[in-house]
Amino acid sequence: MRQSMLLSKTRKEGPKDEVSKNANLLIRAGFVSKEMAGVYSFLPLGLRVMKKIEDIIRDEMNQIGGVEMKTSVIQNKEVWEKSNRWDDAVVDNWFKTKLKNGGEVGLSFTNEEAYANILKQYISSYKDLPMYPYDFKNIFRNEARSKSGILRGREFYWKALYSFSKDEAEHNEFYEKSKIAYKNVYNRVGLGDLTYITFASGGSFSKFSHEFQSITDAGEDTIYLDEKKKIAVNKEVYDDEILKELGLDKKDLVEKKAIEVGNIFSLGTRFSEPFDLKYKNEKGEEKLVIMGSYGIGLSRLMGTIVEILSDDKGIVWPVSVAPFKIHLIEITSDNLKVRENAELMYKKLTEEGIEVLYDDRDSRAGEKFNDSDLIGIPLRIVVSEKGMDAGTFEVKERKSGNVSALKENEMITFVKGY
RNA sequence: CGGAGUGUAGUGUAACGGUAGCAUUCGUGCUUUGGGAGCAUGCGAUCCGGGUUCAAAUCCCGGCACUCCGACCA
Repeated sequence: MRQSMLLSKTRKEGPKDEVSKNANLLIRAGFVSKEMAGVYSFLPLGLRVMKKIEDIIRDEMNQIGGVEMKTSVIQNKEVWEKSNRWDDAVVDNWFKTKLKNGGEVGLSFTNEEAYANILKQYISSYKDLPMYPYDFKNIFRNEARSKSGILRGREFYWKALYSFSKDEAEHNEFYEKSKIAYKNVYNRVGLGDLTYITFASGGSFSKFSHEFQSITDAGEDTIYLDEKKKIAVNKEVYDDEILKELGLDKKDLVEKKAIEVGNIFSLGTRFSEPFDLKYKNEKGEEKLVIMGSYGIGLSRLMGTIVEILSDDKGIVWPVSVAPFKIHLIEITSDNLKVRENAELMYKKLTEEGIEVLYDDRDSRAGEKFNDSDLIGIPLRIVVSEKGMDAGTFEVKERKSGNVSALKENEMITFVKGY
């Protein structure tokens, strides 16, 4: 893509009403635009990152048997009354609105009811189970106070998968698989080293739920981490009895701030019961379906990546989620051959299937370099008169700052293998 | 939802109750061209509604919005 066609522009200064690093950098670099507190629009750059994250999660979910669908945003009040989650006294962050005929509807703030209600139509036999539907969608929560940029929005983008299993054993087997899939996701988006599975409160159907917590001072959660065992305990369930049960020693635990970038939950029959979600087993007996939920906030994950993987110059995207792999920069000069060469290289790299952001703007080198650092694309390639005279292209890695001068074929090979 | 604070060009900031200024961005022209260049010139703003006053960005009241702390949550 040509940078001149990118609708966003970089800014030297962040907006004064945005304190969080993630939103500050994302706004300055032109990835998102703030609509209001906790509500952000995703500009072309931001959307590209979001789609990369989405693709990684989709791949991991599909590998453990997930089937993608899309549940509606507008939700029927009656469905939520079944599980007693419509009343404002029970769930206080609904966005509710009215139909023309006076009927009340809500904007989905989670998906358990929607799935249980739909699956009721299609599950009747043990042959229909297990089933692992999921979707990516915008979720709405009327937060009393949204904060921390895109880490906690009133509207946010998430993936939610729900497992429908015949019994506890089948549920547990999938639950364990999901942990691995989740770990894979965090590895692939570049947060693997800092993201730990964390024991958290489990609700009425299991002792624990599991969160995935990325360590950073920007986090809102407090966890106690055993770095050797790679296990953490959320402050909310941190007591002597539980530590003993988990085989953890207080001496090995360090208090850390962290961002919850995902969670998995055993739901038991909490929702299958009110929805009368049952199946017939081999003997013709009716059994309640066992459910689990598995969530990842994609927008939060994106914000976490920015919080953790950035430096004083800007964002440092991992290749896996970067909006582009290469930032091709043409250094403007009177020598028209430089531009011709840059155009040619843009075409070649693009034809090789490499994602290139081509800075074709008529700006000075310094501005282009600063913008490039701010936007954070993994590799920067400079086409300049200097390089052309030497017959090389300058390749700079954003993460390390390492610079090398490579001949065209070397450069293309390097880039393809990067 | 409790507490505190703040609303001025696209962005960042100034202005004692008395001419809304500066920087940057943007437009134009010339110069410049490897880390946010220079000169000239131009466009662009007081959150909304009331009130006090000869006069309100400034004081008062109400609303709305935003930020921070707390409570709550992916």
